[in-house]
Amino acid sequence: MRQMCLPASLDRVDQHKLFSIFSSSPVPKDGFAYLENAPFQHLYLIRKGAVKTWSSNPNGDMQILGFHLPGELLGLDGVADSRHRCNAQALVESQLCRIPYARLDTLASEFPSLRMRLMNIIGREFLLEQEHIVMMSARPAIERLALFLQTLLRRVEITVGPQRILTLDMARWEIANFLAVASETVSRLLAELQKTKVIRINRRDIEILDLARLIEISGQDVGELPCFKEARRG
Amino acid sequence: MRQMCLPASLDRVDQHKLFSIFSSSPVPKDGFAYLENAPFQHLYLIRKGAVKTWSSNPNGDMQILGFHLPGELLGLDGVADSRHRCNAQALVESQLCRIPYARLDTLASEFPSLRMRLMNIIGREFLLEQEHIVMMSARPAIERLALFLQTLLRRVEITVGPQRILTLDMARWEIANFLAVASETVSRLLAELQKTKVIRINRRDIEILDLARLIEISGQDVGELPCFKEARRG
DNA sequence: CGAATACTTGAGGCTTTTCAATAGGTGTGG
DNA sequence: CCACACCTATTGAAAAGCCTCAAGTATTCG
Repeated sequence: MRQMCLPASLDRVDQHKLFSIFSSSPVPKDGFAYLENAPFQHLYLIRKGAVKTWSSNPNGDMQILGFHLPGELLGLDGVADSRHRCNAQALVESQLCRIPYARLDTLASEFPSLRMRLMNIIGREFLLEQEHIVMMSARPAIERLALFLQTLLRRVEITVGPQRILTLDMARWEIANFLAVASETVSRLLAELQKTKVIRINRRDIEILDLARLIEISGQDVGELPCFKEARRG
Repeated sequence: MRQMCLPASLDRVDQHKLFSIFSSSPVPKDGFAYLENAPFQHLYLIRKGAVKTWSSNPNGDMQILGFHLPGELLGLDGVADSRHRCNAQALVESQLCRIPYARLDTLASEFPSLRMRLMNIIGREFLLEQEHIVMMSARPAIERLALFLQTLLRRVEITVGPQRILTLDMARWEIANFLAVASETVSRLLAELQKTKVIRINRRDIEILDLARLIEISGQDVGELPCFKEARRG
């Protein structure tokens, strides 16, 4: 399984040690993996489902910082000062794998290959943040949306292989918030992409009819980015 | 010195080991610390000056991903797959401290306190990325700009203590690019902030006349964020 | 001192937002 | 299984904010 990228760096016996610190953590739709300001104790590997991370400012408005898919790591926001800086909430019923950070750290000090692997994963999460920034800086909103769809498709493909249909586990307003546009804009632009035969919309299922055109609209092929290539290899 | 936050976690003798792997790296204005796609070998601690990191897409347009100040760490974009994913270019003549990553990793495996400190610093860089996202999501451009000025002020204050005057080492167009607005918009909004007596502009020196109002416009007080509080303590 | 560069300011146009109304889906209880 | 209510998504029209283009001013550097 792809989400086993952490254990993959160890041999059989040592893998056992790693597995022994994991614990399973089922989260219902809209349930929280952790809350803002909660003490940071665990990292979470997503096994199944989808999770959004968000923070809110004093005015109370939410900013969605990321959507997290199976095989991806959750909780790094807590590493800096041992408190979580955002909320992690399940978009759909999800299965997480809870990893006590202190014990992972101990194991990491023991096994250089695990340490290296962990750093790679952290580095990848760092690159995903940068991708989000690049996406938000794409000025015409249609470009942002195209980048969003393309990126999500690539990430799904890492774990389940090539796909024609992309299931959006998040609501329109959540996509809009993530991209910093109005939800009506997302609706309108999705409709436009459908009218121009780039995608076909069926509720939250998006069929990619013309990937080449989607890439063209995006302004770049994110499949070429190392953070996706690397993940496919590793 | 503040930028010594890495050594601070070690005792005298062990600090010596750490210092021995550092090497000084002066970079002239507009010079590069590293280039996109270059092999990742070092992290850089900024001692003096200011550095911007940027990436470009196939269309050739640049996206500035961050401005980096003394005491901050540079180069984490390379951790994921051992290639740098962006360019690091000095805004002014700068002094960097070059740290061979492989050797730092070895030392980190030896000293838990160093490992922990390193992870804290990495976690903080991660939070700074998230701050950038929050900033870009602030919809009225004036809010983005206010957040930008406030954040920069807080970061400068971490190393040199409370300041009334903020020196912008970057050009207007670089601020604009970073915030994903037009450079004319930055000019206009800075002028507006001056007219309303929030700041006073003297070329690239910005005197903060009314911090409370600046925070109000921003919609949040970033000085309250743990990633700044923590840094002040640590 | 002059040329080149960076910044500011103005006017018009276009994208996106906002507000409002409608359509479509989901879920519950009869 | 259907009817009704509620919620989400879509669509339209008007307005606002920001960008583009263009000209003018200031600043830097040789």
